[in-house]
Amino acid sequence: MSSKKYILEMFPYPSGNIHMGHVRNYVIGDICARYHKLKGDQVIHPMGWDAFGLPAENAAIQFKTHPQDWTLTNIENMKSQLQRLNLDLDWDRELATCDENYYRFQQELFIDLYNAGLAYKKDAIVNWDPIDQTVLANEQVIDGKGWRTGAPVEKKNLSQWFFKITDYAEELLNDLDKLELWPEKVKTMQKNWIGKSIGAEIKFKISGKDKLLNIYTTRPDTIYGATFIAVSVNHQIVSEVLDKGSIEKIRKDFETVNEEKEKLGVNLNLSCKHPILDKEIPIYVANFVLDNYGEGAIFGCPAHDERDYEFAKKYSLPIIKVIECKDEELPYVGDGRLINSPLLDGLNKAEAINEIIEYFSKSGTGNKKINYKIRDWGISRQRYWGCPIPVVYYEDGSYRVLDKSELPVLLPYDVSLEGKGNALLNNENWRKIKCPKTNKTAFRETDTLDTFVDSSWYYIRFLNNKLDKPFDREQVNKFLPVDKYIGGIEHAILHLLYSRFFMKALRDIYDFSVDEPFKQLFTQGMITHKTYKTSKNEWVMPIEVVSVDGKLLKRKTGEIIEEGPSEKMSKSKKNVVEPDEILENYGIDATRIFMISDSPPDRELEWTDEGIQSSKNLINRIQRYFSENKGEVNLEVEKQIEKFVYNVEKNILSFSLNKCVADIYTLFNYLEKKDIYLNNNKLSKKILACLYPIVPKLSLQLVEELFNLNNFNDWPEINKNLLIEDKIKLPIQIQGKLITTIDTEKGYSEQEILNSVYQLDKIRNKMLDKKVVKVINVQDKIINIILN
RNA sequence: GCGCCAGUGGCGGAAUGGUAGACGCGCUGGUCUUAGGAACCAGUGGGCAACCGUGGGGGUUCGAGUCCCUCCUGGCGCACCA
Repeated sequence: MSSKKYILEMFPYPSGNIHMGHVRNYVIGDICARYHKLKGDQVIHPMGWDAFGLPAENAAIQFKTHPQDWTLTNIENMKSQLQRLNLDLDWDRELATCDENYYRFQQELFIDLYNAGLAYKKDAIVNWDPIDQTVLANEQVIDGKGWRTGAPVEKKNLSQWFFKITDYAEELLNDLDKLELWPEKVKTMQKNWIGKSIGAEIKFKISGKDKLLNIYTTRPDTIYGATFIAVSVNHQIVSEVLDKGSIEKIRKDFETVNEEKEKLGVNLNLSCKHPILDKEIPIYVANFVLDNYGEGAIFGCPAHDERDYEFAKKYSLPIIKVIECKDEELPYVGDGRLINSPLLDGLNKAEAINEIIEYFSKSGTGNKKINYKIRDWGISRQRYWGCPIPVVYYEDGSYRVLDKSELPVLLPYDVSLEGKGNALLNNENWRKIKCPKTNKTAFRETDTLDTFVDSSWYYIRFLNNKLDKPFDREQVNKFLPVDKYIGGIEHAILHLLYSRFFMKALRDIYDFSVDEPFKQLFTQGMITHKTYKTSKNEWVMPIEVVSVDGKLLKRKTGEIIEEGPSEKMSKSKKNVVEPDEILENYGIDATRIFMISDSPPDRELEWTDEGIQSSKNLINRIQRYFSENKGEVNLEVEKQIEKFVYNVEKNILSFSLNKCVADIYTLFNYLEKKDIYLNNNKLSKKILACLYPIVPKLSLQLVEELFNLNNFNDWPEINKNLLIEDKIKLPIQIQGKLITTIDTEKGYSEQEILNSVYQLDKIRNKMLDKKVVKVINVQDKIINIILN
């Protein structure tokens, strides 16, 4: 049955050269695509370029060129490298995100999102990467450092554009369950990132003021144990009580805590009324309260929260037990029976939570609340080489999002990248315009879009890259989702979450029937290689290392080389091999074989000289095999070949490509052992068709030589009857331990087998003076004899 | 700290609860030769053996690498998320 199959590998950033990681990624996808084509499926298998981004700007400054020139040259070069890999790609679908023909439609999408209320601008404290000189989204900050530069991010207050991904938090979370063909790991990561929690919002009345302070908690059951309130330094109440100078000082103090997680707080000399009890509890500013989660304020229950406990100890605040536990167990955070809580005494945690939320709702002091960790996606980037945001600003500070008729807003080519800051900001010619609508002087938005916006919808544009609108609804409904999406796991949250959001947002705007962009996600492992160093701690490329009398030496200088552990191939450690050189030396088919042979595709693959060489040997061996013609085909041979077809197919479909290589070895081992050399037999055509997705060049060459064909048309149809194995080796166990095996046929009679088994010496020796208690016969599988 | 995943020969790795180690690399011995980045043949978990073997210890089962509990080790992710 033929169907559409959209097979996609994550498109590359055009850095200049492909690396082995790309090769592995694209070979995996190529094998799938070729297989599905043979199956008669309508295969979509495009390739393009994630072409906007900072490296182009950095390179432009370094090499005195222009980001566009640099990028286009790189694309040209990388494209020719990819073409040398002979991948079966739809090059007519090619696109580059820096192409006006791509990003102009992205500007349309921005306008659509804006009109749908999903894009907005606000002042926000944002992550500033001091090296890249731009803002980063929350997802792009890892351990407090920029995801690309590794520089500690700074906090800045800037007016920024955001996409309202939080509107879709619930759906993004729930739909993870529908993604059966995604790795659990990625789904867990996204789930954690979205960070849903169910709790309560409680309103505390501030004493002496006609004001309420809202807090968020997942433990409203511990309300009777509340002995203080803590707010983040950015909380509004702080600015009402303290002057700017004091706040700055607190901020500084918080930033310079001695050890991580050390608790620090300042009493605001302000108190709240406990919502149930007739008592006052103090309000603190505390360093451990996050300002961008919940309400930026919490109530502290030291007896049942580790952080509150630490804080209370430090500042001598009362600790009131409200859940039954021993004193030495404090802080006790587990479940238990409520005590010291008149309304809740005797209940367990879940019961108490329900009860108290109901009470708060009735008294108007609080309510149930669902909270998410995920924040809206900050998309403004203070960089030149990106998609311009279609917005203009007027001198009075107001702004207007452009109409689609005013698009495209083209990036100016003529810019100076030498100065600090955004080149667009410095380009007055481009920036300053007369607004065609109002005739007023206006200034273009000089921030550009996060490049993750570019990659959030490229898989849709691939469906028709020439269309005079972003995409065609019918085509989207017909060809999406992507059936198999293959790429690195480093995008587990960033790109994959953004794309899911985009798909859903666009679905709602354009009435698509597609909820998720990628039906199956396959994350391939990285390629590693041993590392080499001189005694001066300089990294050395593998190709420069020679082995002489068991010692490793640097080829040119003769220096002694020390071999280090295998690590991810990286330029900085120089443990890389160049695809061009490998292709030159071993050819594309051997390279493909090696990319899939030594470990499962989702695990890391260690590059070894032996590995690539034995892959080459296999290619030679196959070629040699088909140059002979002898031996007689019988039913058993046919069965072996049928099994081969079946296994290869199964293993391609499950991405167990390493097992496909094992299948190939198994088949040729068998045929050569039996001295059966098929040449232009119809069975050999069958074998070649199965080899084609894996080693297309050799297969095509052979099918041409042997059959005078220039193509493969079909995947062999499997004859199920030939898969049935009637001769079997039946294992015989005593007490569950293997004693021997018996050659027999499927459907044997248990009694007959047992009669002959009991005659065997091995069995008889075990059965001396013992009785057979029971015989377990799993028909055609195993016989287990139980003795007393 | 929390969560997830994984521990199988010298190495990479196979095994719907049913013969552990398929297949490959490496290694050992041999063959051939216009001496090769070959090719071919035989062998290769441990132990002389009975037997023992899938990180350790328990358990379920006729039967456990596989399922359950527990501990150890490694990797990844999250990390003051109230």
